[in-house]
Amino acid sequence: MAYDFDIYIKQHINLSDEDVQLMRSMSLEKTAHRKEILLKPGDVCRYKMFIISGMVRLYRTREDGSEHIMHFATENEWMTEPESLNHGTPTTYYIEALEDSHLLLWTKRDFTQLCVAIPQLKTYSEDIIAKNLAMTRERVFNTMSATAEERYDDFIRDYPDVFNRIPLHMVASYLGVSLKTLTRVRQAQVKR
Amino acid sequence: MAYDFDIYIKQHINLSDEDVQLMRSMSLEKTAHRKEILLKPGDVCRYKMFIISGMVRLYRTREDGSEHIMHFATENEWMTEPESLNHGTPTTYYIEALEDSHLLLWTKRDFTQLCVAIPQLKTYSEDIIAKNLAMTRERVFNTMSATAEERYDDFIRDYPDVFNRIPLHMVASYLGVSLKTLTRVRQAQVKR
DNA sequence: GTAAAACGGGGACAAATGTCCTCTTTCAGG
DNA sequence: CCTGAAAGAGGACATTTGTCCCCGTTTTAC
Repeated sequence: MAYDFDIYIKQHINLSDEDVQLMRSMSLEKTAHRKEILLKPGDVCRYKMFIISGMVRLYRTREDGSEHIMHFATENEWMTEPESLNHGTPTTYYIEALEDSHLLLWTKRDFTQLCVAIPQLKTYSEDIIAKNLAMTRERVFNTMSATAEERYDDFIRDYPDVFNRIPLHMVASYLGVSLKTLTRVRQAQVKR
Repeated sequence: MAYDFDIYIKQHINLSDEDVQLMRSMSLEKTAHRKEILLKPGDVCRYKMFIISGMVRLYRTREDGSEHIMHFATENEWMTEPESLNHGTPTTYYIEALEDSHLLLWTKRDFTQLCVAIPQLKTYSEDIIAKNLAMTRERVFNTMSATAEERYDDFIRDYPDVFNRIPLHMVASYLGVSLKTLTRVRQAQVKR
């Protein structure tokens, strides 16, 4: 139910019932089925997305068809492709629903308007970007300096819920290793 | 000379002379010598920094002492550690001057004040963060999916000036490969 | 000006990882 | 409920990359 959004948003930024109603009134409600592509290369990303239920992933492919996952988002998390959304330029990313999902969408224009009406929302959304940057820097550091096994353990520690809901080949794709390497890491751990 | 800042900032956000004077009046001017450490793990990052001349790098180390470079900044670029600056928490990064450098510094408080007085500055600084996020995501993708040679070529193409001012072992450290691997890549290219 | 450190190429070898393949098992969708 | 696709383990082998050396040159700092 979309009520979950009301509860979530009130907990995270102190909003009046009227503010929540305002946000809801400008949102688009959407359901996406498992494997539905919500954004693909060449598209312009039009929405900021809040996940009420389900799960989506952000990924890119190389010319050889290999997929590389940048981000997962589950219940009560946000997803967008800011580069394309902000500048109105074609994206290079895919966004795909990994489960049947229930979403709320806002266009850039509506969200900007909301930020004017609700200053806390502006602060909150800036915070999300800054956190994303810190996370992504952390990930660069890990990818460069940690072994496949360390990164695998970190992933399970940091995203246990995601881990339990996705196939292993997507874990591999997120970690930046082949499925083979992941299998080997897991096998080595079983033997201990 | 610090005049460079005036020219730069006027070109990038349309400021009146008074606004520039206001920014300058709240800045701290600092010179740093080559190899000077401006921030180290455990410190709280107090400043946003503009590089008038010289060059700085942002990097982290692992327990084994290995260095991993996250970012370089040269003339007319900004540097800070936003995670620590924003939350007042101890950083895990180093910032080091790679050349004798001439810097302008603003505390978080002063910069926030300036953003209130100069709204364009706020927009500009948000833009810088968003660009940083896009860049860092790009880098995750490259680190995961491109070969050492591709990343090396990309680095030279994207940062030719930086490339010409740093030793090769720092290029390796930025690319996330050993100096040996970099040497091999370069050797292979000579032979073609 | 000089001693020490930094730089960076190269050999030998080991470890990590990828590719290609096969073979079960599980699961999704009509 | 049935069927084809997806998932994932594992073997064989090649490739990439790292580590540990050594060594000659260049640069830095006093």
